Amino acid sequence: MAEKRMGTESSATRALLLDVTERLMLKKGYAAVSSRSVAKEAGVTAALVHYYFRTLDDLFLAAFRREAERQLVKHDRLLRGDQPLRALWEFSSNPSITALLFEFMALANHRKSIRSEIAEYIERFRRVQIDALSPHLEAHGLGRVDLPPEAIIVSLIGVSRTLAMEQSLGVTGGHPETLALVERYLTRLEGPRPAVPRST
Amino acid sequence: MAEKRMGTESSATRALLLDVTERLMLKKGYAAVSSRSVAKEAGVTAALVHYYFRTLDDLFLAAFRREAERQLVKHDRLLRGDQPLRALWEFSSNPSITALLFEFMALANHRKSIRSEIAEYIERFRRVQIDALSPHLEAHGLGRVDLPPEAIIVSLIGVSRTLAMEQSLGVTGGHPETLALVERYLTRLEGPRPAVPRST
DNA sequence: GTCTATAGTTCGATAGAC
DNA sequence: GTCTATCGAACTATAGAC
Repeated sequence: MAEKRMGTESSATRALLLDVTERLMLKKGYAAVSSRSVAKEAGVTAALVHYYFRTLDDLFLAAFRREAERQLVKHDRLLRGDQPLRALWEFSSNPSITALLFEFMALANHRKSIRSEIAEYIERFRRVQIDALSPHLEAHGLGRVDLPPEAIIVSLIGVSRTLAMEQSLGVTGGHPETLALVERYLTRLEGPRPAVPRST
Repeated sequence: MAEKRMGTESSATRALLLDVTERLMLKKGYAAVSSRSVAKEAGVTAALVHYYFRTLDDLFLAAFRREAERQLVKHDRLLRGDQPLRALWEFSSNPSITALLFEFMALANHRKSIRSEIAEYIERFRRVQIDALSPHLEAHGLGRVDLPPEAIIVSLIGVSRTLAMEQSLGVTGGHPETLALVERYLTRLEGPRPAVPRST
C-alpha cells in the first residue's frame, strides 16, 4: 500500500499548528485539542491538520518534543551560570511551563506512546541536572553520603512544581513559609538573589 | 418552569455510578468519562446517569466530594497516631490516590466550578495537617522560626506526590537517594518505621 | 499546500413511555 | 427508577479536487 502524503518538518504552517496546540492545551486543557479546534484557531481546515500529523497522538508528540528540546537548551544554559541551584529552582517554578508539563503528564498517563516519550525526557533532564550540580554541591560540602545531590535536586523540583500547581489552583496555605525556607537555603548555598534577575 | 426530576443521594445506583466514574478516571483519564461510558460500565443507560447528575460537571463534583470526605476521615485518623509525619508521608505517597487527585487537578485547571471545590479541600487538608503537626514538631525543637511546620509539611507532600507521579510514568532517576533521605529524616524525628506497617 | 465533501463515531442532554 | 428514542452537535480520519 502506498504512503500517505505528509507535510515536511520545515513548514511554517506546521510550526503554527504546534503553536496553536500548545496555546490550546494551556488555555483549555489537552481534552480541548482536536483537529477541528486547532484548525479553526490556526485559520485552516481540519484536513490540513491531518496532512501534517496523521493522528492526534502524532500532533501531541510533536508539540511535546519541540517544547522539550527548547527547554533543554534553556535548561543547559541556566545550569552553567554561577547560581545553578537557584536557576533550577526558578526554572521549575515557571507557572506556564509547569502547567504545560502537567497537561502532557495527564495526557501521558493514559497514552502509551506519549508516556514513554515523556519519561525519557524527564530522565534526560534529570541526568543533566545531576551532572551539572554534583560538582557544584560537593564544593559546598553537600555531596556527603547523607545528602546526595540527587536527593537535593528531586526535592527542590518536587517542591517547586507543587507550589506552582497549587498556586494556579488558588491554593496558598503554607506557601509563604515554604518559599522563605527555600530562599534561605538557596542564599546559604549560593548567596542572595541577584538584584537583576537572570533573563529568560 | 418546573424542576427536573432527580435521583436521591442515598440511592445505591447513584453510588455505583460514582464508583464507576472513579474507576474510569483512574484507568482511562477524565477525558474518557462520558454519560455513555459510565452507563455502559455500570450496566445502565446514559439517560439514567443524567437522572442522577444533571451535567457531567455535577458527576465529577460528586465523585470528588465523596472521595475527598473519605480521605479526610482517614487522614484525621492517621495524623492522630504516634508517627504523624511518617503517616503523612505514606498517605501522600499512595499512588492511586495521587493519580486520582492528579486527574481531578487536571480537570480543575479548566473548569471553574471544580477548581474552587478542589482548592477548598486542599486548603482544608493543609489546615488539619498544620494543626496536628505543629505541636508534634515543636516538641522536637523543629518549630523554630527558620523551619516552620508549614514548610516541612508542604515540602514533604511536594516530594511524595512528585515521586508518586514520576513513578507511575516509569521515571526513577534520583528516586532511591531521595527516598533514603526522607527515610533518614523521618527516623531521626519519629524513630524507625514500625515492623508492621499501619493499616489502611 | 490547501481545500471540499463525506463516512462513520461518539457525545450531552432531554422528552416521555413504562 | 429505569428505559427507548431522539435532536443537534462535535469528533477522527480519509479521498480526491484544485
